[in-house]
Amino acid sequence: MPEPDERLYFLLQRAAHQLRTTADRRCLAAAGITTTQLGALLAVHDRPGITQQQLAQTLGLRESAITALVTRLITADLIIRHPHPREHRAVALHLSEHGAATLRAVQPEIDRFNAELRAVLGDTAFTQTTAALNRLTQDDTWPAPGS
Amino acid sequence: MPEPDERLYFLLQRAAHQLRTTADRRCLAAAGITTTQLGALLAVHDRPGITQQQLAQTLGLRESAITALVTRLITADLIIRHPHPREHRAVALHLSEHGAATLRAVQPEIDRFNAELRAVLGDTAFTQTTAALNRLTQDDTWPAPGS
DNA sequence: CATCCTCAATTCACTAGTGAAGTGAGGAGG
DNA sequence: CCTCCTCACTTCACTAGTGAATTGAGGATG
Repeated sequence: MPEPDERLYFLLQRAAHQLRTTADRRCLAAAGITTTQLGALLAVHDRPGITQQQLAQTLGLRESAITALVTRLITADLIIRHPHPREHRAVALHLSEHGAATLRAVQPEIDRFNAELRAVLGDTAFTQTTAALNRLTQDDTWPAPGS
Repeated sequence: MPEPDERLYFLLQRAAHQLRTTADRRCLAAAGITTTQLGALLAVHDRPGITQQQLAQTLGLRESAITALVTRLITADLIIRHPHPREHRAVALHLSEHGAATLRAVQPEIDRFNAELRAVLGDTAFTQTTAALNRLTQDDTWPAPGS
């Protein structure tokens, strides 16, 4: 039996899952959204008029997942679809007023959560860990989901 | 808008998801199992006769997820249920022969994958990252899912 | 102007997870 | 004995994701 400490792959899954459910309960449940939905709202906020394709790229998901996600966000009146001005097949996504308000309400909670993570790890380990995760995420060794 | 590099929480979700799908495709798909199923097989291998409750604890999941997971594993003839010798309501889980064979076939693939992660990060960063993730996972600050 | 081709988006069947409510056989107390 | 409580396990409605096949309006090509 390999030392649990050595299996970064499993460790990563565990940690991500645990932190996600914790944040969902502690920071997001009150606003009625989830981690994934927050990610989408942030992406749309940063890039108003983004298409579903670009959103899939940004979040690292497949387009079929985006279709379902966007449907839920529209049902909850968090975002709005407009016809895309230049690309006939695409749609342009924008935050609704309710979506923008939700984002404002939730952002400090998430910032606090991240600060808590930093406090637990200490500044040095926090920085090293984010650097390592960025390395893993950006490395081309792992063909992106959309390949 | 915070630097992407700073948001460990989102980074962790991204990295975990990306690595999971990559490993599922590259190491596990051939054997017809998934990361979650591999985790369960490893847990049952390490602790034959484990109950669903203990498995939920080990994997950091809720029992309802275990019920569905175990059902799939039994359907695929990877594990077997026996009545628990001492606890009347519980069931005891064991690997089937096919499950044990699958585990043997897949283990080197996963070990190679982990070694690849280590190579990308370098030994030092790898060790620091596993340590950090262990800290996050074990810290009581985040009430476990089952609380 | 009729036919292809492109490509964002959608649909379908599946695995994976939560949270909350329900089930039911065994043991504890009167 | 009979009633209650305990507690593994199950069920239900939901969000979240894959991978593969399909849709369908516009542009290119003849």
